[in-house]
Amino acid sequence: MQHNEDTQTIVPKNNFSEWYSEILKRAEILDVRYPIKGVYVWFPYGYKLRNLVYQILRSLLDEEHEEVQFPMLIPEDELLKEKEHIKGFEDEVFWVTRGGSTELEIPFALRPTSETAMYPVFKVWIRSHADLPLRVYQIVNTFRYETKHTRPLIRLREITSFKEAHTAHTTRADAEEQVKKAVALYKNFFDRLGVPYLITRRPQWDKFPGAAYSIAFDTIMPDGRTLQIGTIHLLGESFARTFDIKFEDKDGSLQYVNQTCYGISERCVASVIGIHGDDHGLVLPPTVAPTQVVIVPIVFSRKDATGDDGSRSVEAACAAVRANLEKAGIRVVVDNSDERPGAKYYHWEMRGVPLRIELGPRDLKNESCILVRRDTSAKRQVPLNAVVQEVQRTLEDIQVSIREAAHEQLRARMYNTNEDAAERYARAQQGVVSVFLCENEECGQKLEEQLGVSVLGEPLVDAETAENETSKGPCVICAQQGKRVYVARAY
RNA sequence: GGGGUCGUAGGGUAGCUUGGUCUAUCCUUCGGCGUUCGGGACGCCGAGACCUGAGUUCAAAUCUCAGCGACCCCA
Repeated sequence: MQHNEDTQTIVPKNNFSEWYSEILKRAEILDVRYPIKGVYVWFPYGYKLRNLVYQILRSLLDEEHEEVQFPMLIPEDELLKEKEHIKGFEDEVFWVTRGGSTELEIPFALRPTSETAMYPVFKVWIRSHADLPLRVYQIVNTFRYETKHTRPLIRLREITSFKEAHTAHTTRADAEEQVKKAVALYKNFFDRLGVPYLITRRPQWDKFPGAAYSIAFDTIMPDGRTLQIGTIHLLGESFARTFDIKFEDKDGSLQYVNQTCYGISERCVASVIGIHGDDHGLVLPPTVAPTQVVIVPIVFSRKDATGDDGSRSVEAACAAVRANLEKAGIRVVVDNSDERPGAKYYHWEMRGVPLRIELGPRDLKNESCILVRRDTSAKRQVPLNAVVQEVQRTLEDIQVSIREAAHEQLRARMYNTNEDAAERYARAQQGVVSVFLCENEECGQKLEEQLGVSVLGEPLVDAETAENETSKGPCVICAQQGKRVYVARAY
């Protein structure tokens, strides 16, 4: 499936918007040619990447959660039960109103998220305190009728890979404890992707509809706009009351459960692509690279005096290296296609393969090969008998160094400026600005309008960003006592 | 929510203003054959397109309307 790749040079990454859509196509992540707005097709390579990313997420969740799958169709009356919740979604719900040519008596919604699909069943599942805590998750597609600009992996009508976890607990304290665990889990997840993040508590006027409060993970894309890549909500008892989810406590009394839910979508794949990529294409962390090592044989058809062209022994050496790497659990391919070596280099660089091995007659004579890093382009000669350990070590190095580079980029886009409004505005176009803001929604909205930004919220104390988080100061709008919040142009 | 631009092979484009000569341009891609191969090879042969529908007209890629889709700007 090479028809998406051509030999033209690509748009540089500082033109991020164009770079992004070009990379999705040329690295064969997503095919945008499906004839419905906002829904896309995963290419095989993109889907492999997606699966590796979600494998990590799954393995983290499986420690304490059980995977389930609920239906995609939600009856209208269930969806409408939670008033606050539906208010947040009503304009974006897709409806199934007919079966064949028959109008349905009760229309079905395509899930925009699954609270209202799951919680009526939670009511049946949960009887006693012994059934708690309940922790389940599913990875499914969800639907939202987006009317604004849709964007592949970022703003979709069909979210294909929504990981949503839902938990129920006996007490609010337990639920809050679960929120903390979820934060730790998400940190772990994004750390493994090398994606840096800011963790904030969303303003009350921007929390998940129906939640007591919402915590969000945002990263900063190369154009300075933030991308929300994970959310965690404390639901408290609101849904439990609506859906009548009760348990019998140890003392025999009936109590409402306390709930949380937290989600991650394929935006996490978008963040990996956007954050690590460069002017040559993708740069994938070894943890999720579908191909971690590509071996490019250098063969000549020129024959030497004995009539041997050397290509046999090169091919044999490549196959041996591949076998050894595979034995060590490394995802490796040998590119035996008819392209010339240079064309192969560009091809695999576009796809973000972390490490390339070049092996030709010259190397064979030295019983060595050349290792080339995707992230730094650094070349190194290594003896063939040390290839496996060198590859393993280098992959680990790459993992660490692209993560560090990404963190540096994020820090460089953080601005702390309570000073003059003009500077604040200028900074808000470049990244995340930290300001004081009171909790009044009007002030928040005024600030958003002035700067053309969204208020992300109050930063959670965290090693990354702990320096100035405790401070309070006068709201930049009304001058009354305010807290530090992050604001930025958001996707 | 409001405004604008646009839709021609798998991708990118020329042609549209002034309808006919379009059997539709060029680059790339794809298939075949040969020569090549340490950073995007070359030759020869071949393949592939006017978004959908309605209308105007003797005649529509070109004009009109609608739908679908893409992009940009403002709120």
